[in-house]
Amino acid sequence: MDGSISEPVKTKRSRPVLVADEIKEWVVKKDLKSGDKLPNESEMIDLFGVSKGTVREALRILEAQGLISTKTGPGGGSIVAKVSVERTRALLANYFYFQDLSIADIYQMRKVLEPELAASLAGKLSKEQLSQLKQLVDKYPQPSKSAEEEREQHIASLAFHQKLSEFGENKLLGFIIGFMAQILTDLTLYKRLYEPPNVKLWQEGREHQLKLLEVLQDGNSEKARKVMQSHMLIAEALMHKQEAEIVRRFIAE
Amino acid sequence: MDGSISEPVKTKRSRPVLVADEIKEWVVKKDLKSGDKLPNESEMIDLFGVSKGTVREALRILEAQGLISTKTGPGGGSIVAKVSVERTRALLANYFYFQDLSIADIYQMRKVLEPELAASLAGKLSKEQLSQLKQLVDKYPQPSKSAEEEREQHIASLAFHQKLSEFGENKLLGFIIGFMAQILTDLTLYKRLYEPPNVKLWQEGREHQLKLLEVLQDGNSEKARKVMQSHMLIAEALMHKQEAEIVRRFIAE
DNA sequence: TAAGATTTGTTCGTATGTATC
DNA sequence: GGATACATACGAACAAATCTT
Repeated sequence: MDGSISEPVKTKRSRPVLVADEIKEWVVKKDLKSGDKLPNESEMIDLFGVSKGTVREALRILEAQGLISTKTGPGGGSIVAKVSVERTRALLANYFYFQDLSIADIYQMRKVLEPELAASLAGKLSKEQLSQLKQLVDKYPQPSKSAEEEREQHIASLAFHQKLSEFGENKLLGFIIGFMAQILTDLTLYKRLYEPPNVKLWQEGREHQLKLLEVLQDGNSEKARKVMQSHMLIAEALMHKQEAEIVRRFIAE
Repeated sequence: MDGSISEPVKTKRSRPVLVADEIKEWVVKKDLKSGDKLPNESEMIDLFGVSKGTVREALRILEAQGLISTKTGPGGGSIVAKVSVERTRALLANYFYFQDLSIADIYQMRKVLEPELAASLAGKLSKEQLSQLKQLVDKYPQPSKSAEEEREQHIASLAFHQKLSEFGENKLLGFIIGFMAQILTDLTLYKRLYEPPNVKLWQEGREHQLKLLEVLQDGNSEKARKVMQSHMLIAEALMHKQEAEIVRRFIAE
């Protein structure tokens, strides 16, 4: 398991890191797939000629990166794991803990990516998928009365985009859009509420989502793009009210 | 160090993972910045009431995520580290090891993101930055004679985009573009060469980059967007010749 | 339910390596 | 070079989880 993305050569890699690399190589060489078993601890001790502690540190490294998971007991041991989207998001968010990311930055991307996703999904969604989206829109059919209620509606709206991002064929596009929706959701969860609900903006947002579902079903790709573009402008306006600090929290593994 | 991105609650987190979480919390609570020292091993043993082995596994977890780095010797120990862009790319690439990513997927994104970046950079680049870019364009002023030479030119061209992505204000946009450039570079490095150089496409590509530098300097934002759009179409055509398998390698830590 | 087997989880003592003064 | 302060690594023992019978 190494190669593709070239990392700068480390001069003095510690033994656990080296063992972790060996395990990755071993997995790639044997072409193990998600779910396949790795040798157990004592076998690795023999295999790599290191102590138990070193093997365990190597396994923790791989686990932290989401590449393996480990179970105790008979039939236990470590298996190759698919890196989960949740962990990947967390890892990526850790990077941005040290960068300055603003709401404006996120919306600069959303404004081009979300319409692209919408366009590529037009006419491609199943009945089941469309109804899942409809449910999210219908969760809060009435304008919110309180700031607290508006928060919940905003989160539901982001869940709509999150869901949409899962339906596309392009996994990279889906991941990035989902990542941004996650950041905005967490931001909304923690934000202080001081603004009164903006009924007009909300109304427009909801109408956009309904309209979007319609054109997605019709299969009108360019219309879908347009509707999503307008929708993003509304969403940006709603979000900019809270020119909050962003991603200034550290992330769990 | 936890919070923002909400991960599903794990039922049975092992002690090293718990200790890693505690260390992260400790860092956030004390508001430690990149470079600040963490307690040393024996202090952590007292602090968290666990053994040396457990502390070490916890440290390897944090190290694997790029959050700390460790040095031996007097004055050594662990310090908070800025998560590097290289490691973050590698971590993200690990996720896509298990997904299917095609050249088409990457270009669907490049076609909207690269023009956006170009537009936002128009008129914002320093003389020094422009000359750095110019150097990369000038690296191979002549059409390539061999497939091998074309490979090198292609990589230089990707380095141009990589460099450009570092100059923007939007760190998320920059990261994603840099990530894609990295994938394409690695792909190009490993690709088998069977096509003869396409002089015409190359010529057009180079002219686009020169034109782009020009309009970036002039500060013509919309022109920059347009030029980059055309350039992406060329790049896509060059790349599609090699409908290669992509990101099918595992990544080092 | 209970016992036993299997595999990881955790601790401790000790020794070695490494960088600084 | 020697002393010091720190991480690195090993090995043996025991604890805990989980599966099987």
